[in-house]
Amino acid sequence: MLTKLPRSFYERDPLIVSRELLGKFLVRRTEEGEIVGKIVETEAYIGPHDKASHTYKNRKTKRTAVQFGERGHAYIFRIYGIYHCFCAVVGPKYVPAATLIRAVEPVQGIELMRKNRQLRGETPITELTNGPSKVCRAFALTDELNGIDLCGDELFICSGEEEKFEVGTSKRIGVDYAEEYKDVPWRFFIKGNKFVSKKPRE
DNA sequence: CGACCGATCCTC
DNA sequence: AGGATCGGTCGT
Repeated sequence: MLTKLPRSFYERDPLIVSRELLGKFLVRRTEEGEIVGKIVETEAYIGPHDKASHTYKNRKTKRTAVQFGERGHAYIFRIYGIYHCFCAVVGPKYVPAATLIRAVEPVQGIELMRKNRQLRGETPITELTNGPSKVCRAFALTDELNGIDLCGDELFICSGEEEKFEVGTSKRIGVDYAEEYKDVPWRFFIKGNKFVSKKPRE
C-alpha cells in the first residue's frame, strides 16, 4: 500500500527531509508503464549559505528558478552536458533548497529501466540505479520534467510498508570545491544496501 | 565574448 | 585515465 507524500512532507528542514526520504518509493508513470524504486541514498543542499548548492548566495537563474518556487516540485538539471540529476525542492518556504536523489533500489518496471538506460550488455541490477544520473536515465527524467509537481500523477514519492534500517551519513560526493561545506555529513544512505552508489573518498 | 568547469558515467 | 558536451559563471 503506497501513499503519496503530502506537500507538508517537503516543507520541513532539508536535512530532516533528506533523511526521511530514505525507504520511500519514487514512482514514475510513462506511456510505456510504471517504474518504482526505493530511495536508498540522498544528499541535502540547503541553499543560500551552502557553498555546494546551486542556490548559494541566493543565485537565481533560469536553471535554479524552481528551487525558489513551491516545495515538493522536481528540480532536474543537466550535468556535464549529457547527464541529468533529479532533486526534490524542500525546506521552509522562500528558501531555495533541495534533496538530491542519488540512488534507488529497483522495485517495479525493471525491464523498462534497462531499456531506458540503453546499456550494451548484461548489466547487473545493482548497476542500474546506483547514481544520480543513472536514476534519471532509468526513470526517463529529462529537462521537460523540470519543475513538475511531485504531488501530481506523473512523478511522485510515496511512503510504503514500515521498514527498519540503519541510516549512514557521510560527506557529499563531488563537491570538494565547497570549502568549509565540502565535508559536512549531509549525504544519507541505507546502511548495507547494495544499491547505494560509490563511497566518498577519505 | 571567451575560458573554464561541473551535485557524472562510460569506455579505453 | 580520459572523453563526452553544454549552460552557468566569472573575468576581460
